[in-house]
Amino acid sequence: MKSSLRSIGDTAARFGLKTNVLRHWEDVGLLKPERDGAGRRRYGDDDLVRIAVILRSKAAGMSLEQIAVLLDDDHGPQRHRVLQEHIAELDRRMEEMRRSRAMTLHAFKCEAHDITRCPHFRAMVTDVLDGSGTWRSMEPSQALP
Amino acid sequence: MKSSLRSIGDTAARFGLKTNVLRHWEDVGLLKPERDGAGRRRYGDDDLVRIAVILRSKAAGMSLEQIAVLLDDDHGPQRHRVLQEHIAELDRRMEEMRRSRAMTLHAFKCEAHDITRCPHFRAMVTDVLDGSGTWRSMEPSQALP
DNA sequence: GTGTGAGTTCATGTCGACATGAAGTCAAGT
DNA sequence: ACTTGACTTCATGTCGACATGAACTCACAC
Repeated sequence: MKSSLRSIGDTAARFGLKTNVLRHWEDVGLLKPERDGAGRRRYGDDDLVRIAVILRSKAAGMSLEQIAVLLDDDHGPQRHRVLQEHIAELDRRMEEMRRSRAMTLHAFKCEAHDITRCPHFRAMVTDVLDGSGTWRSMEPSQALP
Repeated sequence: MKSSLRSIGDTAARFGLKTNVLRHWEDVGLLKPERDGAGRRRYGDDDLVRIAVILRSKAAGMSLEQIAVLLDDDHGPQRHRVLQEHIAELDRRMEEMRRSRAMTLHAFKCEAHDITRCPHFRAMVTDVLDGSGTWRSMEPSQALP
């Protein structure tokens, strides 16, 4: 098993990232690449896998902190609970996205002057409106880099 | 159709939000509630619908800027394209989440010492690793408030 | 042996989405 | 009249996830 080691530049380029991103992820504890004699980072195969996991998880909207839990090799009892909670959150998010998609699709096809006045459209958000309690769904934000 | 007007406090409470959030959304152009004689914000039914849309869209991981496009009542020709692009992005995201869920589920059940060394797990991210080009999928971030 | 280019650390800036606080206005209750 | 509480604007702080820049080291081509 040849665990060929790559430089930070090569590794970053491979994923279309900038080198400072990899350093940042290391700062927050997501990566721990080896170092050569001169103190330079050398990325092995498992580092590549970890980077792939980070990218995939980020694409799913997870924070670096959450991803850290996923990558943490601590198999304590609370880890199971955290991962379970994690999957549940992904499911909640996907459900929200399905609803959001339906909403957007209608806004796309509807010819009403102001969408917010279309009865079909209003019907799609009534649960948010009338669920007289508090609308809870903590979520991320931010845009395209 | 009685368009009962509510105060910012009532409106915020109804959605479990703080008042400054509604003011912020107004600052960035997502809301335009009426004002009473004394300059206080009065939220009507369409404002409530808009808030519901914002919450639902945020839960789907969209930025306020993106949501602004959705709520914009300009029916110009480019709007159609923007909405279409939007739906496509939601689909991409959902696909990523599906993969991410599968990944997490395996991490949940796998007993390997270090997950990144499990062959099944590695197989799940090979497309990210070997898709020799650049891994593109600009996405959001951030955590629970 | 001297650039050149990639690497290093450390400090500070940016951006989105609010949070927090100061200072003042306003209507309603006692 | 006076306090109380919800409202107003405007300024500044926070947090996550980087971006940017300064000052330096290192291996290698020429």
